[in-house]
Amino acid sequence: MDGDKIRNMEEFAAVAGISRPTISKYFHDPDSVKKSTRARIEEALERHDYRPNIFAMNQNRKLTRTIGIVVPYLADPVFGEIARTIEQRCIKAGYRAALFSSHGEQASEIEALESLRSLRPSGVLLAPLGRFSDRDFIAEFCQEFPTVLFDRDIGDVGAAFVGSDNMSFVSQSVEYLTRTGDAPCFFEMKNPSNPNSIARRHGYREAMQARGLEPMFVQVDGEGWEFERSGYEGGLRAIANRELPTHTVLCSNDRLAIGFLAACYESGLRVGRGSGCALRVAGHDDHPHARFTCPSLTTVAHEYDTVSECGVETLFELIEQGGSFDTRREKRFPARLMLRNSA
Amino acid sequence: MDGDKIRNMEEFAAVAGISRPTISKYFHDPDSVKKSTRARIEEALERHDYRPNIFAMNQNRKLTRTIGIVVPYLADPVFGEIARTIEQRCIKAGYRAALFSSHGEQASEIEALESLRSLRPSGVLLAPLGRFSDRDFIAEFCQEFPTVLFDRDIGDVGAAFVGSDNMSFVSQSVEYLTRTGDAPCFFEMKNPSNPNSIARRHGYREAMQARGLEPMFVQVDGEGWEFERSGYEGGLRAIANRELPTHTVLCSNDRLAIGFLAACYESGLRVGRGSGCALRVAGHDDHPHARFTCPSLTTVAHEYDTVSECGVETLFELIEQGGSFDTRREKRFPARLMLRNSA
DNA sequence: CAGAAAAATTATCGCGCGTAAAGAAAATTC
DNA sequence: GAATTTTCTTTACGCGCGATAATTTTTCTG
Repeated sequence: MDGDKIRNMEEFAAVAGISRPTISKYFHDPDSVKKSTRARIEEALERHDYRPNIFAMNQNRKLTRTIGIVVPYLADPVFGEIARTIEQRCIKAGYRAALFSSHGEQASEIEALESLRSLRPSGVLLAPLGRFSDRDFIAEFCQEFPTVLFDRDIGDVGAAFVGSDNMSFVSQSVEYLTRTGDAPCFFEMKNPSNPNSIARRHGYREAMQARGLEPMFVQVDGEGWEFERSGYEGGLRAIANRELPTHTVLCSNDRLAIGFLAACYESGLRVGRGSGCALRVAGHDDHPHARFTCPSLTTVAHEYDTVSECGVETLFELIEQGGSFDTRREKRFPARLMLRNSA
Repeated sequence: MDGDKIRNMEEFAAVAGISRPTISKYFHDPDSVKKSTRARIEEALERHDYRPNIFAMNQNRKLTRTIGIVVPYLADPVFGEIARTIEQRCIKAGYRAALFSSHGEQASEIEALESLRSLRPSGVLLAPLGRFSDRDFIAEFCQEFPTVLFDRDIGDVGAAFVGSDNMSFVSQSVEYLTRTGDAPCFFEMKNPSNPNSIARRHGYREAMQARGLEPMFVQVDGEGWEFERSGYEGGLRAIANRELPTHTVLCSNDRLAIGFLAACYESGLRVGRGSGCALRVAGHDDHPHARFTCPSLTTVAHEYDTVSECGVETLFELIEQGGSFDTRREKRFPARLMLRNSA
């Protein structure tokens, strides 16, 4: 804790009485220097608390041991949570993480990848925007750095994809709902930008048809990422205009469902599977708030932990393999029905 | 879009037929070179799409034009939203943003600031953890870089603080609730780590005493950042044990309130200000979900936009002033009551 | 204690870029 | 057209560190 600040490794080497390359080796791997020198370095470290400049380090390093994480919208708590768990897994594995959000915009997604390029990351975990992604740009990026896509697939880009099996998602919820009552209609945005939404729409259609049932869609307006608002306003309208074809509503995702539940509450519709209930509502994703809605939301859970763990591990394997797999790996995890009180 | 990749500025200068220092000047400010050379550079840019390495640029630059943003917990949608707006304001002002989350842990907060140090940011907007922050470390950091604290103040650290006036927050909600019905009890965590929570506790006590009323506290267990869970479980228990001293509950923040509302719903307590209602519930913060709870949550709104705008502008002013103000600036914005249906 | 092995040192280059100074070329002025 | 100003090029160095090779020093082995 000396007053005189150490400006760089050279100065620190001087006060430690050890040559700079040895200091460099120490920070690369403390065990690579002799025990006595390590002690001397660590003693000096306590007196002067110096830390090497991470970006200067990475500039000329073979392996930066930095993992880039890009999510489409960080203000969405689902992605906030995913990013957090991934980041911690990386740190636990001895990597550092650099987090970027695409803010739902193509330009930001490109900007994030350009920034990452400057970091020369050892690997990248990318949840692309989807329909709004610049597919060619991303493909080129994936050529340059070991990249694993997750959450949303944009088809044949990157060395691997890890996510949820939307078919499994929807078939589980449709199976449960049809088994225990009315067949569900599907409540969704008219023009989703998200590949998962589209996959779920297909999944719903197929699951219904497989049971000899006619698919029913309730499509609401709304742009961008204000899903709750879309669900709420679209829900109010659908209820007022009696546009709901059944008493069971399956929402494309939980954020829509949260808005829809608010619309039901406000419209005086009691939601649940009890006898006094007018409507059953279910969602997909197991949003962090899903257990705190009124009533708590029956939904289908991502295996967050599993997906993020598999994503990280796939990436590490990819890095070890030198950046490419023989064939693109695709792993989709089945979902788990979370039975709560709304359906 | 030539096949041969440009690896650095030197190579790009070669293919553009212009010297590297001039290219460097161009990227620093396109208007600083003659129109004809700018045209030549931009033409080459289209053929080869090159972008300078941002971290190498910053390494030896006087002004990096990078703003560091550190929030205590990014998976919290409130901070996600704040971070997003701040980031966009920085970009609009011609700065780039580097975002970090402290994940609710001191070690991560320090790690974030260390990473920022390597970036040599032009300025930093820091929302500290609060009680868990390493105050000395942060103070030292603030000496080194122009730093504006926001959201939470940790007393006399940094050149400025911008946030909400917790007194105004609580006095508004207490005023409204006492005027329109029962005096509220205060629902909060037993050991909040957050300075705002502590300030609100004091604010509540004073607001009640100013009206000649006895403050009433309902304190629930719970650690970390799972506020909804704490509110839910604590709420269930308080309701079951009839520990609520009044029919009006003022929650320290909206996330607690969201959990508490779920507990009310599950306990069969109707919340709202109508005649058939057993309980009134209000919160603080105007969480993004507050308008979609059942019933919609009466709360007190941050002026998100105002706070983030003021924070960013204060920081820019600080940067222009050379990194320090004569006296520490403190700006606390009053809050706005958001009247909804829960109280 | 000598000899071999291990570790640290010196020296020098590289990463991708910023920056400053001096001179050459081009554009502007009168 | 010459004199001036602006702009560009050249050259050289710096940022903070990684990496390598050639030496020197230290440590280990017997």
